[in-house]
Amino acid sequence: MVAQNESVKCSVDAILAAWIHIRRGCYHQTGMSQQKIRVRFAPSPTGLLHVGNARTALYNWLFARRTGGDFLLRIEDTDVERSDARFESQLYDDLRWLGLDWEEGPHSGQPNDGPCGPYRQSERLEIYRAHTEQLLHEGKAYRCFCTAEQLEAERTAAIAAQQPQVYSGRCRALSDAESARRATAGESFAVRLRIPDAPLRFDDIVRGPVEFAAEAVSDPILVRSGGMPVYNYVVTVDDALMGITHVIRGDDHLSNTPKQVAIYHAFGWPLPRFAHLSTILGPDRTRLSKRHGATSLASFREMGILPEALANYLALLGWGAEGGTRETFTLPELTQAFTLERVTPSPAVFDPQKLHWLNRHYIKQAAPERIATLARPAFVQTGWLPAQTDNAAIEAWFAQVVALFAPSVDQLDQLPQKARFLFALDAQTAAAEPENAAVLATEIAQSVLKDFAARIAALPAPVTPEAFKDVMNAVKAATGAKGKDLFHPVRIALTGAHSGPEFDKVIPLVETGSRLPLPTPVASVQTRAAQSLLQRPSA
RNA sequence: GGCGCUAUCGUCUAGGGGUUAGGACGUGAGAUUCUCAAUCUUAAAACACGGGUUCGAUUCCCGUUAGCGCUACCA
Repeated sequence: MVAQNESVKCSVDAILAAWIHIRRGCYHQTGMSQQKIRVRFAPSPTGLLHVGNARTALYNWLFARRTGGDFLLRIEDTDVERSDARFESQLYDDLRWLGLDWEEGPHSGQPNDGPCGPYRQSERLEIYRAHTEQLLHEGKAYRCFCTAEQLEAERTAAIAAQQPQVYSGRCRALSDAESARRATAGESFAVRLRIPDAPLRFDDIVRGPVEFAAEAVSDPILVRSGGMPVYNYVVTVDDALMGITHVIRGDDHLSNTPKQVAIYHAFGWPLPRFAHLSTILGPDRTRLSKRHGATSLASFREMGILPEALANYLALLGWGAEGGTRETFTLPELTQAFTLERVTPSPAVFDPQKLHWLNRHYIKQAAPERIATLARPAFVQTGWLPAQTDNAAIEAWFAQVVALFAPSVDQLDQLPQKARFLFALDAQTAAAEPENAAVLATEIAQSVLKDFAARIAALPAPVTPEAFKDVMNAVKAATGAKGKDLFHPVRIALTGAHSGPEFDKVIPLVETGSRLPLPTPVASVQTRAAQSLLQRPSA
């Protein structure tokens, strides 16, 4: 209220001063001659970055990189209640993790974070106020003294009459003198934009020409009676002042766009190009949300989804490469292939299975040491690996463990479960498992195990794959067992399951692991074989 | 209710006035393996519906239906 009254008394000088401030900071962008493409990602720090917004950020970034333009970050924190600095810094981490960087914005590394700063809306309030003064001064906007009750009544009447909800325009007709008198008298007011009676049009890059009737927009509120500017207003002012040439955002903003177009018109600013991206849906075809499970970048990272897999998947979700037969793209490849014209307008269902397929693809492509580093913390947490990484032998061994299991995993967080038998094989529990029990109950299985254990025990300490193979052949000859009858009991004895990776790979890992100073000792092949004899179902 | 957006296999998509409507994920079958995974081969699987325009429409236009969004002094 107080601030508002002060601003009303604000002189033209003050407006000019604000303009000079703005122009000094951003002259080269607001000039008409500039050609350089500038896009922005403008999230609210009210929660974790989710895949929908991440895709929007990615498409903006891709477009900027493809065209040699600038990618800017702007924090929309005018909702003080819901905004949290914690989410803001998390946001930077998430974007960097995905592989995105930005020329301007908080933490851009530039002095002042860039020439068009500040990049937090909460720090730009003075700029908005100067622009509101200009609009009021030029008669492009007017004070609205209507109360919430009056507006509510109009709205319910409109709904009852099955008419569009439009503002009656009561305060539109107020004379300047009357308006000024009531404002000076201390009556509270909002500021509304005066919309000309003409259709509002724009050409959307993904949807084509779009037109809204002026009455559908009504005279939108620019500034609340508390003096706080509304979202559609500040977004437009910021986009214009920051020289944004292409507004790429979610299509939930499509219906907001005519309001913003009207604001551009009021200021006489050139319209940017708009590109409205389709919604990402859950399997039930409703907007993807927490209800559908993990949707934040942070959760995907924790699950062990590789950033390049997520970026690739998100790129494919709502965009089709020319030709339509290629599925895997690295970020650099995407910046070559991406065009806004090929963005699809229809909503897309998020498919975790395809994400997993891409993740497996990139896990196999990745350097084994990188995967080991990513997977390591989970193994420390289970107590299977030491927290320190100073033992080179352990690290080399662990890299082999990861290399063996990683190709068969959708997400890296499934690795500990896959490798569990190395560290924690409980012979009793394994034998009790129904499928295993059925195998072990047979006579042939018992004789195989008995013979196997005896032969393994007689071997010199580190059992080599070759020695193991010899033992298996000997057991085969002695017991007459072959194929599954031979391998399944042995596999259960050694790994606790009748399926798993090849013995050639498992044996060396077990033997090497058993000689390493690990927090949880790895049982050797011989120990495992000996224990298997204790599993006999009926003694 | 009003306004707007959208509509090709289950899913993501390519295509486009005349095509055997292509690819990928997933699914089924086979090969391989002691087994699982991986891999390879292979199969099934789509133009929402109704009207136009046209020699011809899945493609262009209109409508219907369905889904979604906006309809706030939220962002």
